[in-house]
Amino acid sequence: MQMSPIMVPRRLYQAAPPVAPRTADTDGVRLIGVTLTVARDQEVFGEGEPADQVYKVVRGAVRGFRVLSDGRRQICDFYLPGDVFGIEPGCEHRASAEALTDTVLIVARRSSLGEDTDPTAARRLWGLAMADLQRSQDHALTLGRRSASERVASFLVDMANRLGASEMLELPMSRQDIADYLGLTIETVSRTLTQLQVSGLIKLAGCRSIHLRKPRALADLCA
Amino acid sequence: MQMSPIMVPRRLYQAAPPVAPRTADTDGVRLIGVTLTVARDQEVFGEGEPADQVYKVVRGAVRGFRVLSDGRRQICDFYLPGDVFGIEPGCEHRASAEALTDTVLIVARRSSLGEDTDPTAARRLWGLAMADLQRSQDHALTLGRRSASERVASFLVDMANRLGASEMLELPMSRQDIADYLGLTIETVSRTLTQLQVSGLIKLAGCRSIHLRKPRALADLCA
DNA sequence: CGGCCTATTGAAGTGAGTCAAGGCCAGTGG
DNA sequence: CCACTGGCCTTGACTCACTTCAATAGGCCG
Repeated sequence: MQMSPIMVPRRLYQAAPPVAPRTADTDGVRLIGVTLTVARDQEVFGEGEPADQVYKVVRGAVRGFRVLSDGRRQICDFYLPGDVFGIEPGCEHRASAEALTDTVLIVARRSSLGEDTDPTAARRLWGLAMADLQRSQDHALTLGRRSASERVASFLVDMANRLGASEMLELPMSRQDIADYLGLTIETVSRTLTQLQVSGLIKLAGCRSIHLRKPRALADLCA
Repeated sequence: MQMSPIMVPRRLYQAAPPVAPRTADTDGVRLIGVTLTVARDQEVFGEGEPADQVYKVVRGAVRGFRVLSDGRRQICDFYLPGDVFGIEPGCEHRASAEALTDTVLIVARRSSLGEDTDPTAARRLWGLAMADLQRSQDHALTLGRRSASERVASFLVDMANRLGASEMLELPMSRQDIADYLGLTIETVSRTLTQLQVSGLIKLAGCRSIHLRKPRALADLCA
């Protein structure tokens, strides 16, 4: 069982300059709020904290994760530009969130979404939540039943889709993050990537940028 | 990689006697609909079918699952008496559902829930969906980062809680179902259970009924 | 009693983990 | 300008938890 040496950076936000409220409307859910800049590896919110705000990624990326008492970490999802996160069933967060890189977010009060008054807003929120559920169940399928190479392949395909990258993939996360997302160790992720490179499916160009040379074959590998 | 020899029973519902609509209101969400009896291992709905109905378990239990192209199966969740399932993001099911044992369900049209008109109903539905998301993320943590014995222990603890059983646990599912839920093989589940019995944490009394002798120690084992 | 299905147990194999060494930057400071 | 440092990442050798394959044992129902 792998023990990812997790880093739990203490709450130490980059001073958020009090900018004029801006809106983001990239893909359906409009958030009116304040811009927040979060430095790499800084916490956005922690498990157990009150969940009265929602966030939308403008630039950068965020990991949402849970940890076991002994430090093993499972990343539940990555949030990429356009994604909304931080909505919880109860009044407190049941997962933590940290910036993968220097990240710009829009923050709004949960109550400002108007989910109770505006049926359109409610519907959009509903769509978001159900999409998350879908993703989480896909993730469970991967974690429960796929081999290491299938996991890595499907991760690459998924990321390419979500980042809108057709061939050249710029990953915002480290090998450790990928490992903790896929339920593997960092060594296995690394080995699998070089294997994929050897078999000609991808080309590693610097450890965070990957060229998908045979996206079709890669997709087939996902089973 | 394990190849669970999945059985995909063909749609062959037990004739659903056209009974008078009844209501179920065990835990918040009221469903007004028709009773449906589904025999053991029969399909309730399949992946790709239109998702215009929702279901509530009255008696028995249901497995919700997805399968990979080569037959590997991952059970996403078990639905126990009182649970509502079948609500999907889009208009078609992205998972399949089958009865674990002879099961009685209440079926209602999705549209009859009044989620668009009744804010209270909408809120209850919301709560349901978010609870599912929560469970799914817990599940991902288990599948990604826990060892076999931790998985089995947490499964037992979870089942005991959900079934309202304090000590004597009557499982509605087979070893194969447990294995496909926990991302293990049937043999590993079996071995782990006997191991737990040897260490005095549980007592197996017939393969579907388990006596939790040290629930506290069992919970500690979950990490 | 006998057949069938599911669960258990054993022995052997393997995919991924662990441990450890080395490589590759990027940033720093002499 | 380049050695020095620290953080990832990669690679290799070895180990082990879980799987695989195979045989046996229980239960349930005719």
